[in-house]
Amino acid sequence: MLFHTLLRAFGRMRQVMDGYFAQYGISGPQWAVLSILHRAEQEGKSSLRLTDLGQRLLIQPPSVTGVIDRIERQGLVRRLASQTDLRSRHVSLTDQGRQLVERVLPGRAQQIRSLFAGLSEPERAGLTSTLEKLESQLGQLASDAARTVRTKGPEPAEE
Amino acid sequence: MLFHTLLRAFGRMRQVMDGYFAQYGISGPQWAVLSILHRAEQEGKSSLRLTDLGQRLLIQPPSVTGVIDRIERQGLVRRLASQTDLRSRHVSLTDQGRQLVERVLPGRAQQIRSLFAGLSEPERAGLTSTLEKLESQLGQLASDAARTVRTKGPEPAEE
DNA sequence: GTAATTTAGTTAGCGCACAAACTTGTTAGG
DNA sequence: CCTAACAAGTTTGTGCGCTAACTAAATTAC
Repeated sequence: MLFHTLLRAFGRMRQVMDGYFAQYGISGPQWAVLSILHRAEQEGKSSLRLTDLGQRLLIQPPSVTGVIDRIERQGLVRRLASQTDLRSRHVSLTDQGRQLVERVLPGRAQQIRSLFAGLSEPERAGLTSTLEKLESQLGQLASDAARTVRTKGPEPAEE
Repeated sequence: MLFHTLLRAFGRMRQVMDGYFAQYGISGPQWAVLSILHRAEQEGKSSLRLTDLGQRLLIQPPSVTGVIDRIERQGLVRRLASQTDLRSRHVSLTDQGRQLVERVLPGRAQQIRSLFAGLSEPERAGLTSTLEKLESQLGQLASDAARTVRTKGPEPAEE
């Protein structure tokens, strides 16, 4: 049962990673935001719009609002007004947030390595390439499914 | 980025499958309960305890309570008292629930096939075996992590 | 230049996961 | 026995995802 196996493996991985982030008082989704802001900083952008953040996280606007609310309350992040667009708000790391990211990062890499420690190098490579292929095809399928909420037996992916 | 790729692929899959179940007015987790009860029936058990259900679903007791509450309200499932243990409650499919399962099942198989339609047979086989290996190792790692909420650089999985 | 549309973000309300604390019933130990 | 420990479920409160509906600002259309 491929689908079921993937479901279980994924659940386990999240469990392990969430446990790691919890040591620093943050959740997985909160980490995702912090790390994206950190990477943006290194690319020269000191802040991002909420919308851009949502696109990178693959989540909808209301979910972004919620996550940002919580890490802002913790003082890890700050909302700033945009000069050019009064609707828009930018988010940037506070000093405290930046320091947290830098404390979390090295151990996180370790943790991810340990997740896949049981696999050989060729296995890891095969998994990566297969998953990438899978994901690109699921992209269309997902957007199809979002619209088609009636048909019973669709046969979209042919190749 | 293996971890990230897996995360994205999984998110897409859930999106597609949830869309399918939504056509029948139920969610993914609700389907999981119904299908487990259906399989149990075919193995001769007309009902399961909430605890057993939780173990098969890999979710905690309060989550089971919630999902059952909602599908019981929809009339798909029924809570029954146990003869042998007054604390325990059993859950079984109603006629309506059983009929729903039988309507959903065939299309679901189709849907799962279409998820993986972009992969060749050897790719599917490789993915399955790698994921199974991965999952078995993550089992211990997850239970370790649940206890170890202090150490920074664990090196558990060696082989 | 005003009206209609689109875009950015939030609010409201729901589903589903969790941990912690609780109730009630069962089992073990003295 | 009767108390202590354990087990089955539920309640409470939180996080995070969603859709639908909203406010306010920007853009486009006319």
